[in-house]
Amino acid sequence: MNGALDIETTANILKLLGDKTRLTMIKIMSEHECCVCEFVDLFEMSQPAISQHLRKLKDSGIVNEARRGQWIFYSLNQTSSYYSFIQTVIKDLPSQNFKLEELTAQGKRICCD
Amino acid sequence: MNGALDIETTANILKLLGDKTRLTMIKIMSEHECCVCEFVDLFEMSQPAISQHLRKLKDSGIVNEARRGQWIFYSLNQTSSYYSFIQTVIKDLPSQNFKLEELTAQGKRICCD
DNA sequence: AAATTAAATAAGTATATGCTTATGTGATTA
DNA sequence: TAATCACATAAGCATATACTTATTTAATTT
Repeated sequence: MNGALDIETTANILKLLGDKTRLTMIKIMSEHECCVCEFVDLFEMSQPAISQHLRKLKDSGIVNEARRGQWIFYSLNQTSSYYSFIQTVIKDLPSQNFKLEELTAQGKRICCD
Repeated sequence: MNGALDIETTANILKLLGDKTRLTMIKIMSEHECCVCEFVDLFEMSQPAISQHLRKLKDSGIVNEARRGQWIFYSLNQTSSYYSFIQTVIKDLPSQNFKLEELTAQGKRICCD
């Protein structure tokens, strides 16, 4: 699944990645799945703003959503035809694990165990 | 010079690449330098529109300009700290050499020899 | 069943973006 | 030195983008 993407498709993906909030979300999701309220806590931004970013990513097929209980978890869609390209783009970005660790420290991490 | 870029810087670069015209220009420049009037012939777009795209790329340091005679040639700036990242992003894009070959066939290619 | 929590959607708004046309600037040629 | 060619810049405009607040939907808890 390493088929080269055409220029227009690639430009559209890059436009989606070319936003600080979405790019950070994608890096986070490449490390852990995450639910909406966690993103709301991580970014100083309203819940609808977060939802709208996630919707763009979902509409493009970049991310998956999965409801678990009252939460909806988002994760990178590893079966997307863009997945390997996205991995290439984000692989050297600084890990965002520290953000989730901060959430855990504040007792704001959501777990469905 | 393979230093990882931070998220904000990367998002800004990706935003620049996330436009079909600029992404195509960058792929072309990764293969050949090119002057403004060639881009104008290649894209069905006004000369100021082309100039404005090139200015954004130049302001970010992604491309170099070099005047030769009455023409100004643009090329990928290989000394930019973003160069290797950009190469990574564009390396699998389809070659745009055919576009310059079409220009050559039409006698519209600029050469300073 | 009512209240609560999580998330999506709708509608409005300010700013950013990408183009256009008109004009200015610098090098070349007649 | 006047005209021309290549390109940049300025100004204006339509659309896109990223947010906001208000409301709706869906699941959970009491």
